[in-house]
Amino acid sequence: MEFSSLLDTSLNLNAKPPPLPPPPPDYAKQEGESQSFTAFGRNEERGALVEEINRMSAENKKLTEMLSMMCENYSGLRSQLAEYRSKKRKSNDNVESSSSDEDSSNKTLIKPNIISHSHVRTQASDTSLVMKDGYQWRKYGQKVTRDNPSPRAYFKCSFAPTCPVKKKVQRSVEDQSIVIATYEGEHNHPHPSKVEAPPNRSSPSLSPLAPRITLDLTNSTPSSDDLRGKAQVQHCLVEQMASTLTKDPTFKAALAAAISGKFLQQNKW
DNA sequence: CGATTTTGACCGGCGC
DNA sequence: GCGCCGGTCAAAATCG
Repeated sequence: MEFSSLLDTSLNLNAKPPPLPPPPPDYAKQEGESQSFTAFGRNEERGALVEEINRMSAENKKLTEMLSMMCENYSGLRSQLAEYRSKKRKSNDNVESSSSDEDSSNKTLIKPNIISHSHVRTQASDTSLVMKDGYQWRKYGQKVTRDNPSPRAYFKCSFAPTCPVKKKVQRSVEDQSIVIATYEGEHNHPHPSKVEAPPNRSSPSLSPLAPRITLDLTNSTPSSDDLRGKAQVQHCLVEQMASTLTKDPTFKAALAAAISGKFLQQNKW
């Protein structure tokens, strides 16, 4: 719910290269050896750009394949879930929300529980169930449930002592790299990251659907101070950002998680 | 030393 | 009533 407003998963996957900086006007005045050198440099740059375009196109194709595969898996899982629910529910078809499965404790509640689900793909080696969504959570229990060998962790919001929000975090049965978090209730306090920048704990404020991507921009600092280098610096920045994103192995996973999260929200999961 | 995590015990609901 | 199960509590352990 709240995360959909915080996260914009729209990505422009167009493989168009950024506009080239205009060539310096004094290039045309060069002649002889320097002219052939610049021509060679242009050809080399063009070739590199073509190569870059091809690489990004291939990347785009891969991502498209991943997305279609995820859609397939999602529809399959959804049908399985529907079948499972129809078996389990039997007579009580008055459950108003499909998201509140296995929650039979709200029979005495007057107002409906606010429950939301969030799915995050993490590194397979990451055994922790801590989700960096910007709030401060205090773990108060852990259980191994019957339907899932992975333990389910119970968290309370510890940012405000009166905050009633709880969340359950458990790895998916199907894919151990996917962490499913179920949020219950509404925060009665503003988001910590909106109040102030959180102290430098191990987990900075992040949306649960937005894994951290680190961009190393230290190498692109221009050394020259002339104006001609400005456009080139921008070009370098764009190139390095694109290169960092496409080379980062976690980017695919992050993208997949973001897309699947958006997908699930759109289908009123 | 305070905050947080771990983990076994406990509680209440539910089905048989 | 009994056992199972999910959820919570709270003391001990751990961490920064």
